[in-house]
Amino acid sequence: MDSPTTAPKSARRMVREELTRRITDTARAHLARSGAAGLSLRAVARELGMASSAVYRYFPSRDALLTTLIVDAYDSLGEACEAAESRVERRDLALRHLAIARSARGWALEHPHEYALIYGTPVPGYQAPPDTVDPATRVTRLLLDLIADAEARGCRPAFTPEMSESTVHDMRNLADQAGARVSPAYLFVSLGQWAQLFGLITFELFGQFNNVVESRAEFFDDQVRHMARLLGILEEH
Amino acid sequence: MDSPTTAPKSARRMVREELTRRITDTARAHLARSGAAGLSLRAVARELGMASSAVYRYFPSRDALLTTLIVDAYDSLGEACEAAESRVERRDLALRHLAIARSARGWALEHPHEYALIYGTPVPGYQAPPDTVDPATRVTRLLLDLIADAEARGCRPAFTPEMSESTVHDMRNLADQAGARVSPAYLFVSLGQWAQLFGLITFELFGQFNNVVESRAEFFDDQVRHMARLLGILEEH
DNA sequence: CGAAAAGCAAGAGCACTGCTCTCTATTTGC
DNA sequence: GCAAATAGAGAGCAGTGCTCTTGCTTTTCG
Repeated sequence: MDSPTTAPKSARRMVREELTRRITDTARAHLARSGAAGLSLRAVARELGMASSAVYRYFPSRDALLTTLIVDAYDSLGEACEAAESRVERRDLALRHLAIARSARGWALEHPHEYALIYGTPVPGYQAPPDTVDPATRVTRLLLDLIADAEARGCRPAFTPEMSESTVHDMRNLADQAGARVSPAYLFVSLGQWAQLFGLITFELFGQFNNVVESRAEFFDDQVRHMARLLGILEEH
Repeated sequence: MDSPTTAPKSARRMVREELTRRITDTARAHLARSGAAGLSLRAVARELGMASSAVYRYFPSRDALLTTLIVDAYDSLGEACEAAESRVERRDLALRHLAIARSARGWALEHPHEYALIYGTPVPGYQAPPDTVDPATRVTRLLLDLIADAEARGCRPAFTPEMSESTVHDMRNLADQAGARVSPAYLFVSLGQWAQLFGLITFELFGQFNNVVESRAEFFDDQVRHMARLLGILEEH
């Protein structure tokens, strides 16, 4: 298929795309200021100097607007992590690991409301698929590639997990479907760490670490380093 | 101090408490059905057959109502975990660990909206303190006591973490403030696992495991067992 | 070229929300 | 018994998402 997004169709299409972009931009600004609950379609229409009903030519509902913001947030986070990871020496697994983790946390701290949008409570009656699923995997992809590289280099989890048969089956399926050469054990451990990573970020962002941890950045780095050791990627291979 | 909640004051107080309870009850029912975003003060007033303005005699704002629901949710979760943990042989550390984790997950699956209320996106401009902090620590308390018992029995983390000075300091502070005899290393590891535990539950509940893990319960149990091994509580001591 | 079709914007309007204010009835405590 | 505190109801304000109708402009095509 040819790409309809870059095709220079009529002038009308161009101003439509431009206006769509302006709507999402001001919506994102409102989101960053007041959060998802405070995002008002009328307010962004007002700021753009147009009637609220006109916005419905571009987004069929408020939730549709939110959905594009969700996709954008996933992309923004994924891009930040990819950029950070690409800047470090590819052979240094532990540094790549740390770069991904740090940039995920950094992005979350810089865009708390957008982070809440994608890792917080699902918005309405919950409808993710299907546009959101692809961008959502970007950071996961990064971690997956990392442990695939690690395994190819002979790294192994520092502590071999015991898994039920169904879990082994799930891990195999997942690796196949992602096209990654990763053993069930390694995948299992890194899945747990994936949850831990975003659990740490979520706890910090949503206030669960108040009166618990003071030096957040150091604590986070220490935890990530500990995870790297458990992944067996801290030593040379 | 004497307890003013049980004191048989005037008849008016009693009907007030009763009505307050009925409001929170129907509010909780609405919450369970439509989530926090769909909780309407007018709707619960309607269901109770009273004017919406009358509800404001009992709760100064919608957020105040939500706050009590948050406290209740923390208590409900804490109670469920405590009950489950108290039912197992106290010497069996791994089983206590599993009981806490499983009941936390079970409660979350049974009360998804209430779970989202306490571990999802913070409601408005975020205001937790101070009534919420105490019930929020109940399940944390359980885990803390568990590792304190473990350490007293000679258990040690299977993998000793390396920590920065500030983290060691934070861990010492936290142990002191909680009045628990736990080494910084042990506390550090269990804090990470705490984040992992609720990260796993949140991911499962919020759909991050769609197309990733099929047998959720088995996967969860396997992860929890792996955590127990890393805590060094799976073997006898 | 010019008419039909399609796209766009605005306004009015509906049903709903949280919340405030005023007014009246009831209960309480001195 | 009477003044004060309390509870409830209703109207009303400002805001929301969303729909429908009414004009206008641009594109499309015979």
